[in-house]
Amino acid sequence: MTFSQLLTDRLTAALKKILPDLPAGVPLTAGPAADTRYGDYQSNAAMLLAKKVGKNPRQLAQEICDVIDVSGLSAPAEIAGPGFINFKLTPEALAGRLGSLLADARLGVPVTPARTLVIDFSSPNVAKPMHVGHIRSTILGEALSRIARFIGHRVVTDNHIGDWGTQFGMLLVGWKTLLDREALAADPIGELERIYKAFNARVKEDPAAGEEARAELVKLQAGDVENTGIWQEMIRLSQAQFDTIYARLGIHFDLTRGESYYNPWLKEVAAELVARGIARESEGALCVFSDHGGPEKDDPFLISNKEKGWQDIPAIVQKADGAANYTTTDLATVRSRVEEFAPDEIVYVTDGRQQLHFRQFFAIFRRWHAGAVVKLAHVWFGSILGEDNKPFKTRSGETVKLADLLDEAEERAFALVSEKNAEMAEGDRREIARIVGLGAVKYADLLPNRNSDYVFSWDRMLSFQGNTAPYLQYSYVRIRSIFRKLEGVALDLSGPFEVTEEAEKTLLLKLAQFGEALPLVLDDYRPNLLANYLFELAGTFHSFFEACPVLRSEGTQRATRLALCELTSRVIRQGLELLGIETTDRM
RNA sequence: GGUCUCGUAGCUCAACGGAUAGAGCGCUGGCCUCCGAAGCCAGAUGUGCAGGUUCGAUUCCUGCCGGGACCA
Repeated sequence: MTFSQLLTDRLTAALKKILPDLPAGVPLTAGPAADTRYGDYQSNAAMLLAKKVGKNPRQLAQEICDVIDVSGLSAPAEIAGPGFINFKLTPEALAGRLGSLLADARLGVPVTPARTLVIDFSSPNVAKPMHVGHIRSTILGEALSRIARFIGHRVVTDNHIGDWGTQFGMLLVGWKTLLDREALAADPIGELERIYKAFNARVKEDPAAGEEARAELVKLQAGDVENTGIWQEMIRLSQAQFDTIYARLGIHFDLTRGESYYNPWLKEVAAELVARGIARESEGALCVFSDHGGPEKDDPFLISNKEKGWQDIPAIVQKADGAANYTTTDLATVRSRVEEFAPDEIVYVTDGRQQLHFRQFFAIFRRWHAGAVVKLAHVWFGSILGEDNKPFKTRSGETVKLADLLDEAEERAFALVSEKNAEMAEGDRREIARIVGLGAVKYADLLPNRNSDYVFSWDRMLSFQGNTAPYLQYSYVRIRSIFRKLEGVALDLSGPFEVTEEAEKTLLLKLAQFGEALPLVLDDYRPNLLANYLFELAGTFHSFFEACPVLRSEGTQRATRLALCELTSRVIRQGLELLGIETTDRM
């Protein structure tokens, strides 16, 4: 149990004594103090309750302080300011916590009731290179998946790749008429991209070529053996590319089900929507319109026009030519997932431009399966910008390929690592550069609030100063270095411990709060909260480390400090791992 | 035109409705005969504007101004 949970329990007991019938719906808790001048933990319960029970907040706080039992945890509770109740943990409670955290593989993170989550992220397209636009979804989705699993949830990660659609008509003609086999063997994705672009250019000049592409597409859709074979080959080549990138980034998917997986159900889904009166024919297409079930301004199927008032923006579920689209596929997908996994929640990690699509798609699903309890969450994120505040591109204006970006991260990290460790063997420097370079890219991506656009800066993310992956990795290295000096010495981390110095206490409090900080991440799908926690922990550790000699101390003090170091290194390593970032013992 | 979103220090960004709004970069000064100075310590500026709800608002609500995205 975290200190928050322990103190909240004591608080609840005290409140029951004073107020036999507690008002419902008010979160009465104790949590880490926002401002540690007044105490280690605090509660604002008295201020939240005062008006409801007709008492003065400070007076109510005093009554709580008078009856609350904080034995074994805190010094007597005190009131301050407008009615805060402040708790100062006892040295014994803190020292005891140090021991229990060291014995806990979960590092103090409580197990929450398990839920089943399907997390849908990354979703690259077949026959195209993965580029910088895929990085946030991939890294954010992986971090959320790891954190959800660590907290105790069942997680199914699914890569909904773009393996179907009109582009395959052009790719098929390109494959049959423009393909360079040697180039394909050397760089499959580059060659697929080349034939696509070349054919696309031809279509612009010669409309007949477009017809040719449509004909090949129809054959593919009808199950033509040759075209299906080519299509499967393009998927296989693309998957090899994806696998390489994912292996490099440490990304794991339980499933890779492309859009094509859901093809058999698309007609049926559209027909069912019509039969249920949710979709109807409009200009040849099947569309879903507003059901006017709520306020117009919250309705994803309506838009206001100055002259004409509220206008429809229908969602199309079957185009006039009979083809399905993203919305249809998404509906078939969610139904399939609900039937197969019975998830409590499905999480879609995509960029913010798709918000309208997801609002419409979720609304259609609610009307289609009114009784479904599954929670649908669109976890969206902002754009990555260049130094000019415009979408991040190469100098020549091209989209930045993900593989190139990762190469550059490692190269830049290699130069920096070599600068600091001229004597180290090159192989070791390469391995450290890999860990530092990839860590820097991931951390820079996870650190900003996901709703924000952020400016991509090599210099900032690879800086060893400030809130960066290398800074956190360095903190870890520094701790491991202490334990290297103790090699061969039996390490006893069983205690007893004694927390006397202010810097020791501050560090221990921070460590104890890992279990409080981590669950907050999932409340709103914000790994940046974990990143910030780790940065604060590392800073607290460095301050402790400057103030408190470890190896030169003795007895219980030495044991306590070694235990603090060990626990800090475990939390940093675990925290970074949850963000998908590796650590190294030297750098 | 509508919806979403962002607007916080010179710059890049934080801040579950809480107390004196935090970091990093940059700038100034200090700390290696002492566990890795890739570190630590000290120092200055800030919530776009106008209202509202609240004991308390960067946070919630309304309107306006400005940037971006999506839709029309």
